[in-house]
Amino acid sequence: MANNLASLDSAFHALADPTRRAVISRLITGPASVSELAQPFAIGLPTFLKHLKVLEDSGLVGSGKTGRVRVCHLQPARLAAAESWIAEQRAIWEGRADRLAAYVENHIHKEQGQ
Amino acid sequence: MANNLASLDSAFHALADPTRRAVISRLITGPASVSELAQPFAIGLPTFLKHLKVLEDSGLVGSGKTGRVRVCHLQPARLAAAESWIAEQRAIWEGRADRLAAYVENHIHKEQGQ
DNA sequence: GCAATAGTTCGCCATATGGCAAACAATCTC
DNA sequence: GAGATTGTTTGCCATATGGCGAACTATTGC
Repeated sequence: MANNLASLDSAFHALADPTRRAVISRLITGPASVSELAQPFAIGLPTFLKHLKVLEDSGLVGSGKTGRVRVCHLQPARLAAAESWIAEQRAIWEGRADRLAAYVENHIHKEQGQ
Repeated sequence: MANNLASLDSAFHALADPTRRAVISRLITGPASVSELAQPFAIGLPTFLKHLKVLEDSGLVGSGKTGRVRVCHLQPARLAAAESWIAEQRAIWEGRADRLAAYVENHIHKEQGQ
């Protein structure tokens, strides 16, 4: 579940950049306009808009325009999907690690009486 | 915590590719050699090695060579770091959403008696 | 030692990415 | 409606990415 390959690609790709992660962190505190979002960064607006496009294409961020100002907001579902993929992997890993640990412990008890 | 910017960059970048995610999924079941890992994919070995290099550079995967065979294994710490970043964001988001929900509910109770 | 096996390195290519400046809308505000 | 504000589009550039084939370097096994 939540393994839409293409969307995982674009979600992780969107997260693989500090500027874009910072935008997400900012949007978590609430919606914001483009220039408001761009303000902390030392890059030009056109460049920043590319980052924003990556975020929107990934579905992590949505936006709507009212008048001349575009307001962006977080779309946490995709964030959850990305987290879920990792969580699933880790769950399998930990299941395996637990079984391994249980086996080793059992082994030690039986063979070494420790 | 776990916000080493550069390593998050490379970890998410490594995850932003279906081949590399598949390698991780495979390695969760246990270590494997390079050709074993490459076998399911319809790409050449040199290309596959580039993916492997991305995974190793990100710290998600480690490897060691014995004889002529390189054995790769998962390094779950970095996977956990990536997951943590998202989890932290979501925690903040949910905290905010909870407060918002509480506020709205309170508001409705007080103003509309519903 | 010769041949097969397992990886690695080297060029080469097309496309994507992330940056810029400059020009171009569109919409407020006075 | 003139001017400021807010985004957007358009070229341009350097570098990174993901793919290939070909050549090369170990090892292993007979």
